[in-house]
Formats: sequence, C-alpha cells, structure tokens
Amino acid sequence: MSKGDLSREANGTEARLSRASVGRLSLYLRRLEELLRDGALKVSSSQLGEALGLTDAQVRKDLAYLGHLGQPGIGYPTRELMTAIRHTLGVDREWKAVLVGVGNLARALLRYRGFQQQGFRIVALFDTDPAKVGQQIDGLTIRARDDLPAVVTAEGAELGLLTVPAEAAQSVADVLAAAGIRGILNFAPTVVRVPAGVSLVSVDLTVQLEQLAFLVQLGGDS
Amino acid sequence: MSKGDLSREANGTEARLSRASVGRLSLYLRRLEELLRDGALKVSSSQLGEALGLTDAQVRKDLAYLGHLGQPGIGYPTRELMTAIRHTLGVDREWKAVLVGVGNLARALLRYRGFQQQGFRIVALFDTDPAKVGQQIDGLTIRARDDLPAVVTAEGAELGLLTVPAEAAQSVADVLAAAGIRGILNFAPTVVRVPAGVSLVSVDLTVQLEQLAFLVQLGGDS
DNA sequence: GGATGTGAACGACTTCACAGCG
DNA sequence: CGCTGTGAAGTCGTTCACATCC
Repeated sequence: MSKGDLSREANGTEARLSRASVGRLSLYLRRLEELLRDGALKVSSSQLGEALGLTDAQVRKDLAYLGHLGQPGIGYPTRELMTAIRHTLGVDREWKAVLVGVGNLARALLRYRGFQQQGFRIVALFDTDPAKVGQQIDGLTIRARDDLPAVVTAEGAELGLLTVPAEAAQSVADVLAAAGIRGILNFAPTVVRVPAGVSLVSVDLTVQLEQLAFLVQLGGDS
Repeated sequence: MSKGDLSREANGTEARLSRASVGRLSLYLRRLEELLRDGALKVSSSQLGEALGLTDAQVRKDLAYLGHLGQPGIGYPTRELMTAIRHTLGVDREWKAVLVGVGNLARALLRYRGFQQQGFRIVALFDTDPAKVGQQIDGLTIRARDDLPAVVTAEGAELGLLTVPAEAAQSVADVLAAAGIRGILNFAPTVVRVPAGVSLVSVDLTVQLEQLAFLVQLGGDS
C-alpha cells in the first residue's frame, strides 16, 4: 500500500480515499446536517460544494467512493448520504478515548460538545503531576500515568488524545501503543512516531500559526 | 497564480512554496533548534529528514527555495539556515494577535509558551458574555466585542485567533476583516470565508478526529 | 432539462538519479 | 568522496467535459 492512499477492500474494485478526501467527507457530513435541518431531502453536488468552496466535480468524485448514491437529474438523498459518510468515516459507532496530560487544552477538549455528538467519549484522564492526580474533572478522576495500561484495557479504549508537553510526547505515545491503543491524536508540537498498526493524526499549532504568518507576509488572498 | 502555490516575487526566477512545503519549513526550524542545541553547526538534508520521516530529496527541494545555502560535500550551515527559514516564514519579527472567544481553548492558547517563543503575542481578548467582560486573564482584560475595531487599530494587531462557537465564527471573522486584521486562525468547527487580502488557516478538531477514526477503522499503519 | 459518474487532460507534488562542486 | 541542486520521471489529486440516466 503506497503512502498517500488508503484502499478500501482487498477485492478488485479499485477504490481509494486520499487524506484530503476524508477530510472533505467530514465537511460534507456537517453541511448535510445543516441542509437536512433546513428540510433538504435531496442535495446536489454543486449545492454541497458551494458553501465549502469546492467544485461540483470534486464533490462528485469524493462521493463516488461511497457507491452509486446519486440520482441523475435529482441529486443525492440527504439521509442516505449522511449514513454512508458516517459509515465510511467510522463515526456510526462509539469511540472511547483516553486523554493524557491534563492542562488547559485537555479541559477544552473535555468540554467540547462536538466530540460527544460525533460519538467520541473520553473515558479516562492521566497526568504525571502528583498535585493533579486524584482531582475530578467533569466526573472523571485524574489518574497516575502508571495506571494507563490497566485502565486502557479495562475500559476498552481505542484512541488516545495526547496533550502533554513536547518532551514527553514520544514516550507517552510509546506507552499508549504498548497498551493497545489503535489511534493517537497528537497535540504536542513535535513529530511523533508510532509503530505499524497504530494510526496517528497530529495537530501542530505552531506549524499552523507559522503558516498563517507566512501567508500574511505574502500579502495573500487566502 | 494558480490555487495551491505561492510565488515569492514578481520577477522571473520561478520560485514556489506549496502549503505543504511551508509546513515542513516549520518542522525543519524546530528540528534545527534541537540540532543546534546539540552543537551541530552543519546539517545534511538526510540528517534533517530522518527525524521527520522525509526523504533527503524532499528536504533539499524545500530548502532550495531559500537560495543556495547548501555546501556540496558539507551540508547546510545550521544558523544561516535557521535565519533564512525564519525570514521566509515571517517569524523573524513580532506578530500581534487578538483572541476572540474566551473559553478553555483560548486559555490554552494564552498559556502556550510556544507562541511567545516564536514571536506571537496576544494583545487583547474579546468575548460577548457580559459575565466575562472585565475579567483579567494573564494580565489582559476581557473586552466587549464592540470595542474590537478600535482596539485592533490602537494596538496594531494583525492576526486574529478565533475561538468562538461555530455559529458566531463567520460574523466575527467579518468583523475582524473589517477591522483591518490580515490573518485569521480559525478553531471553530465550520468553514469560514474571508475577503481577498485576508489570509485564513483553520484548525478543525472534528475533522481531525474523524480522520483518525477513519484511519483506525481501516486498520491503518499510519 | 438537470444532475450524476467517470475517462481524459491537466496540474501539483514527490522521488529518482546524476552532474557538479567543495 | 560526500552532499547539494535540479532536470526528468513518476505519482497523486483536481478539473474538464461529456455520455448517461431520471
């Protein structure tokens, strides 16, 4: 399997989703929720693309991956499309996550409603600071990091949210991987490596802010 | 100028930096800081790429944009390379930013040391909640959103950090743009549009988390 | 007519491979 | 000899354009 593409099945039908396409599926899903709220039972590729700044062709290419849901001359059935996207993204079920490193960012993630709404549930908090261990936040007790493997197993958590300082990120990632975690969302401003079989998505605020500085300096339109 | 590339100058020498390249420059810079701390006065493209999971060719292509800094047979001079990257990214000066929407995420950003270190300084806070207006955080008073245009002008702020709920994001972005802000870092989980002349970078946590769910569901290596 | 699905053209980004310089 | 800089090749993603179907 080559680097940037993600094949769907082992069978013959070649079907791929680039990282960028997956990101757009999330955006489509969100937009569809709005459109459905407005009573739109059918939706066209141009309607969907419009608000997101995408061409209709782009939208159709992305949605083609889901199968033949579109009806020529009509558009896509809103509900079915949402179901298909949810299934493809894997958000038609609950995901349990543990959160390591309880600072302000962690609190922000804990209180962020969007996560629960999409089926993500934080089931445990960890920190190394003895002053924090034992404290309660939103009904969860902060635990010592040594308890991590046992808790991950007991709770059946599959995802890890990494909000520790950069220096600690790699070692915590290693612990999470060893504990059987299958995906890590890393917020530490450092490159983290994970073993095969574990997925990684990084949100690097420093990089994003520098990106913005560059664009502004360029005098950019976007 | 086509969509995904950003030309350096109007003159003949074709020189471009994709968004991805700019992101990698940030990573190089960070890695170089480490290497310099370890006493490395020269650095090779393979050394730099190794820790970041990039090929040496990729690194050289990115660095070629900065000019001919590399010395065949030797590598790149660490300090000069850092200076050049900082200059290109626009982080060799101070950027003043205002922060709109004072929740937990805002607090996390305020306390994040990496920002100050890279020359980003938050000079004002805004919120609509009357209970919050007037409060002090880290020496800054939370102001009413109506004061935004005047404060942006008075302080000479160029960047806006947008940590408001999704429903409010677009209208606040409009206000920021009208106030003369030149770049917006948006954290609200919604697509925001900005006028030409204003740059936008978005950090959409929902999208990132769904990306992770997708990758894990795929049973992915990365 | 209106909108989809998709090969083909196009464009952007990455990797290869090697000439050339220190 | 090692490492850079860079054309050329290769790969990936987006846009175009149109046959197809409701």
